[in-house]
Amino acid sequence: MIQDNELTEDARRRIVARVGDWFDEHRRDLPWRRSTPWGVMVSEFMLQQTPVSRVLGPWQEWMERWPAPDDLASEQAGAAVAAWGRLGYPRRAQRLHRAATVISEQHAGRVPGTLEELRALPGVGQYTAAAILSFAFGGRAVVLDTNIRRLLCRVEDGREFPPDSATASEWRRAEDWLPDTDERAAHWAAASMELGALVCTARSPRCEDCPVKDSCRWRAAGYPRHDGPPRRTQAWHGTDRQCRGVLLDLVRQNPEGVTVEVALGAWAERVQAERSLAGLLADALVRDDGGLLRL
DNA sequence: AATCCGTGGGG
DNA sequence: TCCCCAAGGAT
Repeated sequence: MIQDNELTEDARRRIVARVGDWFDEHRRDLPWRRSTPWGVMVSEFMLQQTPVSRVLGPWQEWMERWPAPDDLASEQAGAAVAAWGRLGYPRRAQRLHRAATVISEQHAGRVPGTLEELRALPGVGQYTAAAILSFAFGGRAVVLDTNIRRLLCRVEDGREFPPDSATASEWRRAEDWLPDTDERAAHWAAASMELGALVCTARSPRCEDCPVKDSCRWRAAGYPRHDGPPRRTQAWHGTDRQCRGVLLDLVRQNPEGVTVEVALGAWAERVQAERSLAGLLADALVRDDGGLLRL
């Protein structure tokens, strides 16, 4: 049980302090860290399952075009999906547009600053709500993303990888790591995530550069490889997701509209193409404008 | 709880 | 080449 192997409070405090010092020296100068709550929110949506390097460009464009929630809310959802480009998971653009609409109509155009209000926005889950509260408002919240999960798993549990999805036990444990004050909690959230992203990485971790290598149980145990059940990997080739991606990209690249027949011709398996297009239409990621498909 | 939802780069 | 995985969320 994790509970029996918990680090002492003192040990945790020491590690938190070292990670914080490391962060002060090595933090990346990411643009959304010098931005508004809205800028932070846009970045969090874009960063859901998408690497920082690919988000930088689109984020800049979004912030210039839609510097505040009201600006995005005044557009059609299709404009957001179009501007999403090839970031992937285009429904995130749709949810961000809906969230902007809610903010505009119910929060006077300002990103709300409580966990409950944030969590109620479309596309904002437990992680994103905590991240916005912490990064944008400097609040104290349990921020648990893939980087922090991996870091805590290694340092405290001595294992290479956490479970496929965050467990209640992980959330409880992460709370034990959270410093008491708003300021220190927010600093820890950003610092631990950064360490996970830059040093305690999934593959080829840079353990020699780690500020807490002497306290790491995974290192002490000799870096045992993941032993549990095989980690869940998603199929891709020939899936509906791949097909939807092809169809949506075709529509995205043809603002003048695409006929259904042309769209279906872009995918070899007719039945699958029909099913995928129906899904895109049902999701309102694509609309049928008098026989022409558009965003 | 398990599955679905895009895309591209690094090892 | 192929496989893994990247600041998750919704159903």
